[in-house]
Amino acid sequence: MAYWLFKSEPSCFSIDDLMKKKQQTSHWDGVRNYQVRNFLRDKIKIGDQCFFYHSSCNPPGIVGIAEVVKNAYPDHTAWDIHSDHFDPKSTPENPRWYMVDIKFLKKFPHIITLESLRKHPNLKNMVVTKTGNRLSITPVTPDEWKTILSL
DNA sequence: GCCAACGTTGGC
DNA sequence: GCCAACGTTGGC
Repeated sequence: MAYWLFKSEPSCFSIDDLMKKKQQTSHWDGVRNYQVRNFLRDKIKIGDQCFFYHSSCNPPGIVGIAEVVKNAYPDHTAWDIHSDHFDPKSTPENPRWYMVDIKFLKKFPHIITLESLRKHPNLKNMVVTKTGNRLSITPVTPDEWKTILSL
């Protein structure tokens, strides 16, 4: 089992939105970055756990945990001309983008802020704490996972 | 709203 | 295949 961090702007899709979904499960659509697409398609599997991270808000940070409940399948929003994420180069015959389904597991009583992640010596190398990191999904090591749960 | 970082595009 | 221009992300 692997660990991940999933970023979302709460004004767009927050952990509360995930909680309110039917079965507290949602697909994770709209990824249009090849590195993240490869994570989704090749690495992220049923049973993996994910920190749910709120970005572009005040303060940014980790707000809870979700679990992968469905392996990668084509992101159909890419071939929906009305979608914000429409990509004419992706087709049902030859899908370019993928998504997984995640299910809500828990919401933390308090947000674990980006600032507090940066302060912790064990998290110095964590991808999300590095400036300029723009991947919406990043891998989390077991050590980082354990450290963050202890905060 | 600003701007640094960085991915993508396209001309050559 | 290089690289400048451009667009987007995301912290502040």
